[in-house]
Amino acid sequence: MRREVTLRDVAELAGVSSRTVSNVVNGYANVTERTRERVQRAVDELGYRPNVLARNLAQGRSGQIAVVVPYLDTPYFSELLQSVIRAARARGYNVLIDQTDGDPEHERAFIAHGSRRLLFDGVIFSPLGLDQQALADRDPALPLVVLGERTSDGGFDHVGIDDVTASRQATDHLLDLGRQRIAAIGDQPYATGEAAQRRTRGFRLAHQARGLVPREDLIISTPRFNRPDGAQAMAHLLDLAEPPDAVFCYSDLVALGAIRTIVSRGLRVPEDVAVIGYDDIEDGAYSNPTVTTISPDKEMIATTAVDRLLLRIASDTPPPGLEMRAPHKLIIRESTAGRTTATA
Amino acid sequence: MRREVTLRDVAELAGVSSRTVSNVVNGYANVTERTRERVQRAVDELGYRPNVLARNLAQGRSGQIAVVVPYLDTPYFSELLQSVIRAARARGYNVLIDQTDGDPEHERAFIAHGSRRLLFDGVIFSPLGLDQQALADRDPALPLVVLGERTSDGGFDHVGIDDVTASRQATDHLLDLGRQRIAAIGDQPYATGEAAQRRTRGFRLAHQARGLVPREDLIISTPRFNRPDGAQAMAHLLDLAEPPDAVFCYSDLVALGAIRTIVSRGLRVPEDVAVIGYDDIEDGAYSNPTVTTISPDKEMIATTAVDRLLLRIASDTPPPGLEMRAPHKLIIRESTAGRTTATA
DNA sequence: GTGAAAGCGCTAACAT
DNA sequence: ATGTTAGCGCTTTCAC
Repeated sequence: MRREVTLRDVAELAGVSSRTVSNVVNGYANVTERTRERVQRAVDELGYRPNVLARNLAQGRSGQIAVVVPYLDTPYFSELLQSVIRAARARGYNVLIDQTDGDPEHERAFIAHGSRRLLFDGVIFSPLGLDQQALADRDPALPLVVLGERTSDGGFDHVGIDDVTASRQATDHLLDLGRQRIAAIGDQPYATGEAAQRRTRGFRLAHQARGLVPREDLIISTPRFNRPDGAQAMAHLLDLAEPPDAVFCYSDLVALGAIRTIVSRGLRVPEDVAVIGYDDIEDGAYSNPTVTTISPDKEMIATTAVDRLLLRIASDTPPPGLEMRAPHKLIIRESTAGRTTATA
Repeated sequence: MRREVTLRDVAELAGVSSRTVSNVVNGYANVTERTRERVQRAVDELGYRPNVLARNLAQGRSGQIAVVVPYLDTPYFSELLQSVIRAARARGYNVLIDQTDGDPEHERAFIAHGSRRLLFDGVIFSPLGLDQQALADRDPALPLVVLGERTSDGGFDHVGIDDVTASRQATDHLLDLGRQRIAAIGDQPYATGEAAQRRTRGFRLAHQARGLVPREDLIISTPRFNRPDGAQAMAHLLDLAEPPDAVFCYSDLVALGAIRTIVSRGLRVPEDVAVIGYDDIEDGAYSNPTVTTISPDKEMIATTAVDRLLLRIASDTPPPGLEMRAPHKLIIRESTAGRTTATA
């Protein structure tokens, strides 16, 4: 690679010190209009580009934040990522994206202080489940914002929607339709399944508020929240002696998988089984039938997370960990309301 | 942030020079087992972590490659990205992901030599369409591998599948089913739509080989390859006096949008209209109906692209630009074959 | 407002 | 096999 034009080259040509060039390049105040112009001309003439690597080293920061998600090809995450990238870029930060494949070991490595530590100034972390070991091992100096999962650890921030309330609303919607046997797909009754458990809690609360008790055999757990899981769980439910007439799925993918199974058995959605999802991914707006869902405000989640992380990065004394709630809403579509009019 | 442990600290504690520590840390040869051990102990004791930023500067490389895609939330790209990340990581590289939002200006900025240039050692670039201006402005010193689009410029490599043949196979499949009026959705009859045009060419070739001529009013162009585009184009087709009985869609998303429109009009897939897509995204395997599609070998595309890029990065004299073809296959599902048996 | 010079922490050419 | 040392290109404290 040919030698790059350096700050010093520019300084020499402009007849000033490198300090002054640095000032001009970074838009600092104390420069006369005349020198600024002279320097600028030299910059243009030489085609000077600041060396980010050198700047990073000198400043001890990288200008990058990492966003860690379990799976990149899960629509919810890729849609969220889009918003995060936009927000970060608008604030002058690059985004380094990584997926953990849901591997707890990998998740741990990311927030522990490893060799890659200096590649990013902070991390927005969307864990599959919050592994306590990972939290214990984490580098306390690493600015961190966690998405989705909640926690009591005060060392970082958390951004998410109110899962319990949202799940309760979803269940209420099914109950309002007069459904009698409502199933839930996606529970995760183990340590790292906190988010799932909050949804189950909302599911139960909705029943209790009406003096009902959900049938335990209708609450199905799944390892992940994807289509195959949904398809399989639904198959199991339909094989029951008294199959459900409605299903609350903990993600839209699960809902799509479930719908697939229902339809392939020759049953109809929502006539035979009403289905509601969670996440509001684009797929659900174009599927047959379209999927009723809980829609978290992803844009808000993203900007909140980025802003909070940058604040944390900028602070000398780390601010206390904060719980932040983004809004959500219920979007009613065909999988519960049925087909309405023919659309264009 | 507290002061980091440096190489020199380790050297001091171990009673050796920093050079030796560097050798140990990087696993170089010339170190006695005894010194290696002593150094290692010092490293462990101090909890030393090499500073990536400093290493990058000293080596003049970043250990990162950038992958640039138009849209992150398009399943085809996010599925492809997964494979790229895996491949790059296995070879010791980080992946910096960026999306251009399909903005040609943005695409240009990425391969032109900008200030971010040194953040990555090379770029895997998946343009929406290959803008000639962007190519002209590109930094000739930047190792570059382009996905999807083809080109005559010899300065970089290209990896993709044989679009013409694949499209011809897709069309053949519809013709084999005895369909008479086959439409195509996704043509892009302008400079940056080369990939789309290759598909149209395959579409025409399949007809010609049987002495047929496709109806021109059944070839619909769309600005993008997403669901809304597919839905809208299909609506237009169904409004024709003689609507098609089969559609070749240039992406699975387009196919899903088209199917959505067909079904919402009360028509059946594939009985009234058979639909075939392109890309083999997961959605298409779980939709109702499931979508017949052209499946490019994404894993192969990803590893080929990464390997080739790393080779290019490592070379002093850049190798000549290469055209590389990844395999593809036709996957037949319900949208053309109809529903078979009830699935679990 | 501008200059001189000391790092940032590492790598690698050169010397021993 | 190991030590010495000069960069990598920038930022920034300290003088003037």
